[in-house]
Amino acid sequence: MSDTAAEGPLPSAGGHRGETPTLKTIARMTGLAVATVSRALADAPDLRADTKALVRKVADELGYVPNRAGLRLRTGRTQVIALAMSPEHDMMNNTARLISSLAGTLRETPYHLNVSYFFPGEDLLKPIRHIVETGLADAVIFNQTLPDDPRVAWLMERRFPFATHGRTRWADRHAWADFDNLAFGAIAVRRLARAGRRRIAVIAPPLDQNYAQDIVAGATLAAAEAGVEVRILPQLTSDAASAVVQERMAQVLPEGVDGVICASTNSAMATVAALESLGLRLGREIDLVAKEAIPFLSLFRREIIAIREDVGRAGAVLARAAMRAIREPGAPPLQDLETPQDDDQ
Amino acid sequence: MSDTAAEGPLPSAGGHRGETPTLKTIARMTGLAVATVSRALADAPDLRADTKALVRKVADELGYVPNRAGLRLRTGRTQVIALAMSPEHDMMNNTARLISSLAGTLRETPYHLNVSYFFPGEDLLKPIRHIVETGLADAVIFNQTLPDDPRVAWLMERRFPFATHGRTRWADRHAWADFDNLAFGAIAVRRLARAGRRRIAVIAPPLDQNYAQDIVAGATLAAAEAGVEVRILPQLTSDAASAVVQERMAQVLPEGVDGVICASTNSAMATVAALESLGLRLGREIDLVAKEAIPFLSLFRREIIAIREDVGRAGAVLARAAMRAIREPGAPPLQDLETPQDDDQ
DNA sequence: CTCGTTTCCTATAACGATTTAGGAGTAGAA
DNA sequence: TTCTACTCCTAAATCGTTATAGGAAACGAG
Repeated sequence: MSDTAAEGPLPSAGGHRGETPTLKTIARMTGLAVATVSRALADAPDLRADTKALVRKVADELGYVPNRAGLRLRTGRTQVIALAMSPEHDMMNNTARLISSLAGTLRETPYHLNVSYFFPGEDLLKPIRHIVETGLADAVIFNQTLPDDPRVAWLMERRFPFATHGRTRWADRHAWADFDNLAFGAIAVRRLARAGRRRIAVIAPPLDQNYAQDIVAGATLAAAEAGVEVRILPQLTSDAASAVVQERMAQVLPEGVDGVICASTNSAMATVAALESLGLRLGREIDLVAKEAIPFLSLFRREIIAIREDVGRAGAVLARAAMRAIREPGAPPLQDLETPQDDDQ
Repeated sequence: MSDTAAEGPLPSAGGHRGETPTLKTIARMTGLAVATVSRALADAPDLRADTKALVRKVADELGYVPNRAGLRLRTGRTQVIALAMSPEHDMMNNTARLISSLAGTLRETPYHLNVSYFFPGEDLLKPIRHIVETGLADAVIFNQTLPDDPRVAWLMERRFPFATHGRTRWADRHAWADFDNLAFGAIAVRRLARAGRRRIAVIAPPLDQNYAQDIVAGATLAAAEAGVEVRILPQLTSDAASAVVQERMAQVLPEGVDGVICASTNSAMATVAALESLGLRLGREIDLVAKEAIPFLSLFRREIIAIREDVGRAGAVLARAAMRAIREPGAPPLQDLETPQDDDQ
């Protein structure tokens, strides 16, 4: 009775006035049964309109919010969307942007955002399987898709709602948001060609990644058209230390490389460091095109040709795509391709 | 019966073999009552040791994991730790690092990480209050503390578990992880003084932030000792556009400023851009000390004097601090101060 | 043999929600 | 009047868990 206790169910405690309202509270206040209240809020067709109106009014006044545990226990729906990210690659800003726009989009919905990470070297499927099998979320979002992504295959087979940041070879059949890396690769090459560069090196992310393949494909195509040469330098680890980049660049420079394409702020910075310590000047002996999520690189070297990727847009799309996959499993999946503009000026 | 249905409770469905095991499953298999199984797993003192061993064995074999909804409904514990972040300031890398180390630390525990954001201009208390009042989490973690932080006061009064990234004036009474910005300010000034700089400008974050005040205090103290001068340039918005910084710098340079201190990668980059467009060279006419979470700045301008802050460490501490606040409300709060080293070489 | 004690387990009731089956009224038809 | 049909609501069961109160069996003491 005093303030010692605190055993048993804590959350609503019920009894004292002013506690968190539940269906039971509304039932008491309206004189209806709990079941009726529940059905009224669900807008059941066999209730009188004025009954439903009354219930809704009281619910609003009390600020009733359905208890998540009760709902989840009964229906199996968690109202959670899980984000399973890799901490690798471009920790810089993409990650934070993506998370914040996901959270921002979900904020006026009943969904919560749960963040977990899968770690390098670990089975890609493991965290996803865990989420699905223990019913931890209603949908999953993940990034760093592979062309033949096992997660996508597994989730499609099970018809579990999901959305990916990046496409796969089943892109027509699932929800995704992606940046048009093919276009990026092509634009990058064309910009360099227009600047008079003829031998272009692409510092590519690991080539098993879908987007890396797109960049390479786009660059290769455009190079053929523009009549310039392209060399692919796959980036073995994702942490592109500048020493590694420097070594690679030292190898290819004697071959006459005069343009470089980078896929991220990170690798662009490492590359600039490498180039400068090899005595090259941007805009003079060599040019650099890079993709970045935050207008950053041009702050540093205004000579860098930067192409923007709006990760915030991807986050907003992914959040809506996940909700749609949950609520309308049959509907065509939401998809969004962000295409960069070749707005040379 | 066929695959049409899917009404009613989804998660365990129970019936077909191989479904998610619950206490009931274990009870059936051992011939014990559900309550006994529950108590056995909780290691109740009035059960025979071999009974408990049996239950645990069967539970392990089945891979039993307590159902979160059931647990939450009954006990009120959510097994969720909520992170309420500001998307402002140093979106760069701090945020992503913090989230990933929180998630990484929580990963082998029963706790899940829920991410929500509070937005600029919004009442700081609002999201926190929402989390607490609707029982969305067992603990809250947030950043960007103010010296007199209303969230901290509110949570302490209610004895709700929390941990902060950054201290407050009640720092001795709650859990926190922080970087020693006082030491950073002092070290920064000493490094500049040792380099022969006499008039130092501090590009400070908004001065209502606790850490901004610490940096200023540390710089001021050390300046007095070293016999150099310090000027504070408070950064009005957090997005320190380089144009703004440039304007400020243009004002103070004629006064003989020859050293600059920046609190983040962001502002350091803006500052460098500003300085260079004003015709100054780092390491020549002027020196710059900056704090950063990722070894980044020295990649770009090796002349920048960079001091590292390990946000990953803060994340790990905050996760453990939150769990401790939940599990041992009486125990002294976990606190961690990361002190930068003045390792000039 | 009977009565307390101790040991070890179980039945029941909740937590808050939804779903199913059914029940009390009222109205209309024969 | 009596039966049927419809409208609108409710009782009960259930999801998985834990706390409380109590009960069966075994044992020792008188």
